[in-house]
Amino acid sequence: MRSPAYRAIYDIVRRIPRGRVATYGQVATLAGLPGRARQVGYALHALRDPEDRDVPWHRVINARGEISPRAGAGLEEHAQHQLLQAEGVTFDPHGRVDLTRARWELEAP
DNA sequence: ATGGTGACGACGG
DNA sequence: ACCGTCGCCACCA
Repeated sequence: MRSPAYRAIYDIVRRIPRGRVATYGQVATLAGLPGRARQVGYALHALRDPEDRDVPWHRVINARGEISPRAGAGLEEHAQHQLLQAEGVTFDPHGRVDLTRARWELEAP
């Protein structure tokens, strides 16, 4: 079932604008769950319902600026890379995003 | 219950 | 910059 924590996480992710990215830890903190970055990964992994179509899960990457490796075949990683590139996010030769440039900063609440 | 796992992250070497 | 370790905690078998 969908817990309040998951809803809080999705609400934050929905605010990340096109062409910008946020880290798991950043989303966790903004969602009121400081130190629980892993839970953000779980919440995004659980995104499968139609009502979650508006959650831009691909804009969440890890603190090193990389697309986090999933278990199993990495098809989703590839999709995430493409979606981000399509919105203008650039990757260096190591597949990393320059967070100092592309990181989303929360505006005034 | 309970132990293993993992879309993470800070830290130390 | 690159590992390994440890803390974290919801999920699941």
